[in-house]
Amino acid sequence: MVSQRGEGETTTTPAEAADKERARAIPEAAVARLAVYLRVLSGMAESGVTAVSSEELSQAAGVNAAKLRKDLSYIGSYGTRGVGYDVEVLVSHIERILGLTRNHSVAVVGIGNLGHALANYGGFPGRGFPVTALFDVDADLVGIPVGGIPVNHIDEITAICLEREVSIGVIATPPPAAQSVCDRLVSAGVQCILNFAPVVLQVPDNVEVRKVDLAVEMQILSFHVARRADEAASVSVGNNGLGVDGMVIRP
Amino acid sequence: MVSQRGEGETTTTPAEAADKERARAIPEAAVARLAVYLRVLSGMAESGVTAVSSEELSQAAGVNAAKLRKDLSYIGSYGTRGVGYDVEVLVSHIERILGLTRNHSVAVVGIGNLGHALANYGGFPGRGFPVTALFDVDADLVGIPVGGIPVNHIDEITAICLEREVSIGVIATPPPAAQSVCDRLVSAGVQCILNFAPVVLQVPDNVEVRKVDLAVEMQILSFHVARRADEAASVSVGNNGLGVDGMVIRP
DNA sequence: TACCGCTTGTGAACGCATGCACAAAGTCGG
DNA sequence: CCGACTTTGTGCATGCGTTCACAAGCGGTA
Repeated sequence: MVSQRGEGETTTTPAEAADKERARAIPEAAVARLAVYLRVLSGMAESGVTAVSSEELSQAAGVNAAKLRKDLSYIGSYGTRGVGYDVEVLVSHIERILGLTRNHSVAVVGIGNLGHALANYGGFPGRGFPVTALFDVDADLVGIPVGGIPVNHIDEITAICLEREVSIGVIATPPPAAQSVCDRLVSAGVQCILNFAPVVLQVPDNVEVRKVDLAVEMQILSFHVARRADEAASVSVGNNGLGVDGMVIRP
Repeated sequence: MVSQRGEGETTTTPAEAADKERARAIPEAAVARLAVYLRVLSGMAESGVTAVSSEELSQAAGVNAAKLRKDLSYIGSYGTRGVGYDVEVLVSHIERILGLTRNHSVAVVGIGNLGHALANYGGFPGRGFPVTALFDVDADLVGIPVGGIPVNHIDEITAICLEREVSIGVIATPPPAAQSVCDRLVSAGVQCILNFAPVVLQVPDNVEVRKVDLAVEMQILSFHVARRADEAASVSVGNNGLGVDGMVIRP
């Protein structure tokens, strides 16, 4: 593996510099899995487990062992052949790669049912994501503390986000408000947005959006239900097609 | 395109039979996007739009036009060259492919903050997902209606799910309870599960699980924040590396 | 009717991700 | 000290998904 840039690596430790070089090359899919490994590993650490093999860890994380090793190889070689991985070491390296050594302050916009749930989502498991601001349009909510943090009016987004250095904005508003809220967050310098509103947000290139869409998840499941019912139907009814349409098949 | 099975296609309409054949071949990723297209199209239909081109629709859905056309081609050729797509036609075909013509009754387990939010998530946009049962371990909650549906005790899962023909189970419990709840749902014949608990669920092959993991989403965002900060650092500080570690760069 | 311009549908090329299989590298027992 | 055993790290092949580019097809127009 050849490092293509020789600059900017003198005052940081070699390990950190190497991490940063690698971070660029980690596939999107692998990043998501690393987060899962991290959680599993944290659980193991709490249970007093100090070492783990790729086989054990992969099973606990629900993935293929080879894939796990490849994922870990993206962040460096921190295992010991013939033995496995040191849990603590792995945890700290994954945390560093995922940027969890910084503190990412989070703002939640839209304090409805979901917003409440998010605000109370106790410090986000695996810590590092303090919710530091809540916003809503409803003047009646302003000032009321939710999960220990007082709600601010939505017009204060820019000022407060800048002041509290919010790096992640969570949108939990009704769909019609989402784009406007998003625009305000962006103009407040927020570069990462987690969107729960069922809307496709338009953002500048330098802003990262991830969306969690309950309706879409349900519909994907629905698709699989349908596909299964169809398969069951073609198998169980042979060549007459009875019961194929609109009827739930329970074998 | 050659149909490989000649059986079971006589009593359903040709269009439906063709749909079912195709359903097997639709890539997972495309299914997720079809759900998005469906929402956008539904919105257009309500606004009185009757026709749409791949270019317009793709922009509204936030994807590449070519990808959109390919996705639509998986469900058949329902566009008109030189004109575009009929909104109504597209809506009904996507609904059929996604299995939204059946009614999927949903059970939510774990009526905490998130469970409340889900139970109140009014009929799930794009309808077709009636929440018909709520469960919790807490005896104090039993009988209290949430979102119009009374909460049942968790021990009743099997009986009630079978009775109400629940096809999708939503797990919104604390992590330690998730696997046990999952097992109960499975034994009640539920084949599709949407899991909000940060736990890797073990299920038999015939059960489909999708997970929504807030911590993972946040950590993926965190990764991107970190990567960006690093890039900004290497660009802005040249070859001395100052400000690279732990410091947030705001250009 | 014949032509023109527009948009779809798709074959083909590319790139990313997954899984396999094995060499490299370490530990442990004798 | 050596050999056997275990487990990592990774080159390579395979498959899936995305993107490009263009022929095919349709409506409108003269």
